This record gives sequence, structure tokens and C-alpha cells, in this order.
Amino acid sequence: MSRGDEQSEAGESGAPEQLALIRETVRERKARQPRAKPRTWRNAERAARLPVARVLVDKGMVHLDRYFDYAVPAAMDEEAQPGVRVRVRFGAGEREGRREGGGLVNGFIVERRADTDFAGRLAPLAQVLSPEPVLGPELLQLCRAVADRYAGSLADVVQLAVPPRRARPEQQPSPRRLPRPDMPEPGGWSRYPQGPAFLAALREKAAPRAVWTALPGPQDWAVELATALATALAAGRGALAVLPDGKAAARLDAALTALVGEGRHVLLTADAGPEPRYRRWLAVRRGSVRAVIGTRAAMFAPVHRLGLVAIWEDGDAAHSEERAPQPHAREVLMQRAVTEQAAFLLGAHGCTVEAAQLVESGFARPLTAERETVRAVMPRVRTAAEGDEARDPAARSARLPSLAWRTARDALALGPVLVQVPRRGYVPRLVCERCREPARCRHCSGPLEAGAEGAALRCGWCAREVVDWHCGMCGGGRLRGSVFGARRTAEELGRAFPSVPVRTSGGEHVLETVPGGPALVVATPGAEPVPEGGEGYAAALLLDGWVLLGRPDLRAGEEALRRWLAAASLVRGHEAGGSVVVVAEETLRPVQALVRWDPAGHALRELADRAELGFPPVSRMAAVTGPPQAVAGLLEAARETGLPAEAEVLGPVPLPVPAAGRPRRPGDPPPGEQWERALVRVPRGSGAALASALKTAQVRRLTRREGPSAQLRIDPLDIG
DNA sequence: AGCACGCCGACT
DNA sequence: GTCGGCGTGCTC
Repeated sequence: MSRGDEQSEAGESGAPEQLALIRETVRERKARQPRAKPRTWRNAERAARLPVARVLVDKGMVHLDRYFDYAVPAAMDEEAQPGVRVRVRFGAGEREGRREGGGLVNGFIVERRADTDFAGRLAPLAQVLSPEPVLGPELLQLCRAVADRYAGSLADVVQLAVPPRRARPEQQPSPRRLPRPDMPEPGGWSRYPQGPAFLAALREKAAPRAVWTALPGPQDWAVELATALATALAAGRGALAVLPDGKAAARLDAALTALVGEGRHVLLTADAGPEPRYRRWLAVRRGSVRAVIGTRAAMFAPVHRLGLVAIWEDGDAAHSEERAPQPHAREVLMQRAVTEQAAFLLGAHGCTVEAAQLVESGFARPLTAERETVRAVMPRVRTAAEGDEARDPAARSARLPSLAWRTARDALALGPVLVQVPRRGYVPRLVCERCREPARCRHCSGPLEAGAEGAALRCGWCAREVVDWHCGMCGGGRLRGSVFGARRTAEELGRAFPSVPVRTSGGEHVLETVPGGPALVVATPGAEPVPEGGEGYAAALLLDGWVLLGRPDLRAGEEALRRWLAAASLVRGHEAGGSVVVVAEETLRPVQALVRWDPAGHALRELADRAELGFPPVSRMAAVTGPPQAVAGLLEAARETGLPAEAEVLGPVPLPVPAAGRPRRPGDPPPGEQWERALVRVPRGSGAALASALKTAQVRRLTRREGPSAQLRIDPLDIG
């Protein structure tokens, strides 16, 4: 037993004498019996039929990405079925029966076989952990496809797909499956010319695929998505919806419960806690529940007879898994739609370039309302220039342009007003307030960064504190970029509208809903509460647009538009007095797209730009990151392992040093090391070859230990 | 990654 | 002759 375990025991048991007693007992037990080692089964009788178990060993190392055969002791014959969790000895092998060698590792049986192609003597399975077949053939196939797509190992993907075991839920039966619900009415889908046809195809168990640009409205999307899920259920098929966060998932859950009642679907989100979550996952796996609503980990949910996969707001960064090999929910669900012949529904208020690409390539059809429908239900959207400050002194100190101030004042007579302010820390860089020159460090010319509120100004490269900054160009002494946080904005607005309650939502304190009456609701993007009563906000002010637009990222425009549309969708239509003011330069493309409410058009133009630049999703990219020789070595090896001839290597370039004080993330270089990054680009059709060549090269370098290892990332997020 | 095997240099 | 350095390769 390790030190850490002893310490945690001390923490729980309190009294020191008791602790000493426990230590004694542990030591005695250790001395007498070398711990409760499971039987070795070395000479045990083997299963009569199919005595070989092919096992996926649960070690993520890419160069171990294959199966291993083990002998099945007769005593385990019945339980050792494909899909169950087992423990096996793995590592330095048994030598002439002398040593047992190797530690016990977890794994999954993927197949029972009559024979093996392994020349040596098979080691026996050590233990069947539970008879629950958690990794069935369909899920295994999906994991394999995802691992290949992302140049990762099967074991890594399986770890994402199969939740850790909990004994209690496994020992309890799942509830009986309820009969199919009634077929729902199309409802809001009738507002889309192709909507009823999409539902009809679902009813007929076909596999339609659609990119759905949802009409604005605070609740409509959830009801419509629920209708699609319920239609699949009513047709006797399973359905799965993946949403970016627990809040959105809860909304869809409520909408679906209203439609089909309880017991026919489960909510798979992290905040349920591990044991209830595993219980629900098991209910899905066992087929007693056929519909799943969840956040990204639910993308692998083993739904029986899957008829529909849906993703909401595919542009949200939360859809990208952080753990290796970082699969994206949209890609995984596309894969499932194809292999499981399920319908595919990608919905959002905005439109990503990837979604536009799905339409362009013919993978999916657009599911969009007519222009006149959009115009009828959208709020009035106007732009306000930043300089155009209000005359009202309080509004001025809240940095409200006069149009924004007037709009808020008028709308407050009708209902709540949403004020969207970018998150602090989102600011790309600090600039001189007078001449807009980026603020640089006097010593190393690195970009200056404002840390947490009240913290000193620092250089993002050398971390030196800056005490008395002056602009190197014009001598100005004031910076902009230190955007007001939501709280500060709320304070200022409170002064500008003294008789109105002000609520804030963001960061640690996210509000789900707010009362429907007049109030100012200050929220950061993604944390906008929904007004109660279903009417929506009377107005929304989208402040500091330059912050969102100014990020040094290929997606800055798309992302800004996405966040604005998400907020503006919570505002009532213009006929009901709904109004949106965006504080940003009106000539910019995303701003125009918001004013015209044309996200699909915006995405198409972005897609055309990407095509011209050869950027994803028009091409497929991989990022290779690491010490210079590792990057060079991997690229060189990949040329010998089948890198497509059309592959283009961009870079390598030095990786920017992560800002001082930011917690280290996977993919960051260790402190003091200068890493590089190269991008490898291939035409879209060669993505599989790219991933496979890089993976093979990676395996080869790891097994031969040819220098330090590099990190591999397919579809890197932060390019440009 | 661990971990054992193996083939050369200083030692009882 | 034998112990053990860590370079190379495998893990059913």
C-alpha cells in the first residue's frame, strides 16, 4: 500500500492510536499473505469451446494498439463473453513458469475464438471483472473508426466511450422498457419548408441528413429538437442528441419529457455524478431506454437501433473532447449516422463552416426557413458605433453608445434587457487607447497582458511586471483592452438606470432563467439566462464587439456571430418590439450577417475563403508539436510510412510560449523548452491516409526510440 | 512505458 | 569464471 493511501486513511479515521492500529494490521496482512492475489489459473483447465479470448488491453500507448490472446479457464467460460471487462497479466512474460511477471491490467474481451495466431504459450485470463458486456461489437467498431480518424489508439477512445465501472448499478436490473410514445405533431417544424419532410423520413425509418439553421426564439429550438427525437422513438428507433453544456441538455430534457413523459430517455451529463450516470448509461446499453440527451461524452452512448443522431450548436468549443485523441462530437456523430444508418441532424442558430461544408459536399441537406419567415420572427437588429457615446453621463461611464442606451431605456418598459459583455481574459491584447498600437514589453517586445482584476500588468513572454506603461508610438499613457467584467458593467448600468434591477450571469454564477419583468441582465457569452414566461427579452445589447472580432483566430468572425446570434435568439421578434443593438464596426462581415440574420450565407463566404487559402474544412490538417527534432523526425518518418504525395508541410514554426501564470495544458511545452509546430495539409479525401501515415510513423519512432516524441493532433483548433 | 534479456568490461 | 553496465526489443 502506498504512502498516499495511508495518509488518506489517516484523514478519515481521525485518532492517532486508531491509525497506528490500522497500520499494524496492514503490515501484518502484508507479511502473512502477499496480498489477496487472485488465482493464477496457470494450470487450470481451459474452456472446452472457444478456449481463446482476444483481449483489448487497456493501455493507451499507440504502439500497443492491437489485440492480445489469452486462454479462457473453464471456470470463466460462461462469463468471459465478448464485451466484458477482464483483468489480465500484461508485461514481462511468464518465463518457464518461474515468475508471474507483469502487472494486472484491465481490458475488454473483443472476441472468443477457437485458436490463436500467437506462437507462444497463452497466459490465462486473470479475472472477469463483471459479466456486463459493456463494449459490444457496434461500440467497438465505432471506437476503432474514431481512433483511425484521429490517429489515436483504440484503448484511448474506448476509455472515452465506456464509463468506469461501478458495481452497484450493474447488480441492479434496469427498468423495463416502456412502449413507444405517440407520434408527435410537427409543431414548429412546419415553419421550415423541408421540416415536415424530414420528420416524415424519420417516421419511415429512413436516414435523412440535415443542417438546420434554427429560427430565433428562446425555447423553440429545444421543442423542435425534442420533436425530432420523439419522432424517432415513436417510429421504434433510438435517438441521441449531444449538446454543448448541461444547461442546454437540461432544456432539451425538459422539452422531451413534456412530449414523451419520463422513462423513455436519459440525461447523460457530468453533473449527475458517476454512479447515477453509470446507471443511466447501463440502462441505455441494456436497451431499456432508447433515447439519450447529453454532453459530448454521450456521443458514444450505445443506443440500441439508433435512428437519429443530433448535435446542437456544433460551433461550441465544448464539443471538442479534450482527452486524447480529441475527437469532435460532430465528426463522431457523422460516423455513427453512416455506419449505423441513422438520420443526422445538425442544428444551431448560427452556422459553422463545417456545417456549410456538409451541405456543399452533399452529405446533408439544408433545413432552413424562407427569408420572409426569418424576417417576420427576428428582432430588429442595428449597429452602434463605439465612438457614438451617449450624452447621459452614467451611460457614458458604462460605455453605452447613445443608440444602445435609448434602446435599453425604451425596451425596459416592455420586459427584460440582455446585455452581453465579452468575458474578461478574452481580450486578445492590450492596445494604446490613443493610437491603437499594441502594447509591448519594453524589454523583450512581448505582448502585455492584464491578469485578474487588480493584478499587475505583465509581459506575456518574459512575465516582467510593467509599472508605468507608455506607448512607444505616441507616448500615450492609457491602455484599452481591459474590458469591463460583467460585474463592473452591471454596476455602471445600475447607475445609468437607477430604478431597474440588475442581474448578472457568468463565470461561477450562471443563471438558468430570470423573471420576465423589466430588468437589466448582464451576461457573458454562453451564460445568457432565458427569461421566464417564454416571451424572450425585449432587447439585447451586444457590447464591445471588437473584442470578439479581434481575436487572432481563423474562427473569430464565425465565433463572434455565433455568440451574437445565440444572444439575439433570446429576444422577441420585432413585431413584439424586440430589438438588438450590436456595438461593432458595421462594415464587417459578421456584423452584416447579424443585421441581415444570414448565418448560412456568412458560413458560405467563410467557406469560400477557406477554399482559397486551402484551410480546413476544405482541406484536412494535422498538427505536429514538440521539440524541434521530434517534429522533424516524425515528419521524416511519415514520408516513409505512406504520407500522401499531395501532403504539404507548413512550418515548422516556433510555438508561442504560453502566457506566464496560465495553468499548463496538455500540449504546452514544459517550462523552459522551445517547441515547434508543423501543420500537415492534405486534400479532404486524403484525411484517412494522413492520419494513418502519421500514426504509423509515430508508432515506429516510439518503438525504435528515435529521439524525443512529438504530439499529434488531427483537426487542430487554433490555426492561423 | 516497464522490464527482461543479452553481450562486453572490472571484479572475487 | 562471475557480477552487472545499460543498449535493444517485447509485451498474448
